[in-house]
Amino acid sequence: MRKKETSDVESSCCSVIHEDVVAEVRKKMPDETVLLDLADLFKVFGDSTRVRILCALLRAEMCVCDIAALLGMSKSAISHQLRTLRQTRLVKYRREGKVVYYSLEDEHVGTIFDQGLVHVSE
Amino acid sequence: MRKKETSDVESSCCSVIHEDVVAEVRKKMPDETVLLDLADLFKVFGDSTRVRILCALLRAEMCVCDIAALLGMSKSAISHQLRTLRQTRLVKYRREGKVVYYSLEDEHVGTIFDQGLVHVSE
DNA sequence: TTGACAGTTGAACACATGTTCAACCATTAT
DNA sequence: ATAATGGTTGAACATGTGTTCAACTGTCAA
Repeated sequence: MRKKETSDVESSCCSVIHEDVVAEVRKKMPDETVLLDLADLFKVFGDSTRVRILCALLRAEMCVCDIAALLGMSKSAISHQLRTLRQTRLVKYRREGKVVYYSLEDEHVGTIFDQGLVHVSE
Repeated sequence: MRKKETSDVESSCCSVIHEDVVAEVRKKMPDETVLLDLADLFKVFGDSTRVRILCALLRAEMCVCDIAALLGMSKSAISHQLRTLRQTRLVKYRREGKVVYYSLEDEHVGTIFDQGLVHVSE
């Protein structure tokens, strides 16, 4: 008969097998906040709608209406996502009459994009 | 008095202002499946636990126990995330007795990581 | 002033996702 | 065999997140 009361008391920690390795890696780890920012940045890239928007803006400056038509989505949905992209400083915008044009903030987007494509296409 | 019944019929589409731009961009857009894969890849990078794991493995091959201790989390939580990383082919593992050692699958992780850091540090 | 149109926004909803818990498998030592 | 230990897994839970809906702002034209 199997033991039924194993259940680790390991919650939040456990025995360290290689203390030296852990200590060494801990020293080399970037600041906690840097890693959080990094995860937040990639989180923005981690949605297909936002990826498609960025991919489109990589080719041309576009207004909300056009992006919505291109992706077959509502202006509202696009606008919500553009807000996220604005807050992450990935896109910038300019107003011309009633129309708001969006474009990429800098060239980092392209390079990050390309690196991702390299991995995706094995 | 304000109009109350505006409510777009725009659901899923709307008037296109610059047909030529949209058509041009549409031609240049990568395959839908490629963009989905790309988003899925970045989604994996979009969690601080996974980012920290990858960052640790960037420095050394480590077992689940050590990673858990390093990050102050349970083995279960780490194991779940390692599963995700395995499925995305970002990490590989080898068994040595009772211990399972994880390491990075290839060097793409490092380059993608670095590009992200460039943007984060403005 | 009024209406039309581009775009934004907040609340609501449904769905995705990370951690915990408990049980389990795999390997080794007794 | 049995127990101990490293690791995995599925269900449950709480939280986060993308889209919709409806209302709103801003700009322009009549």
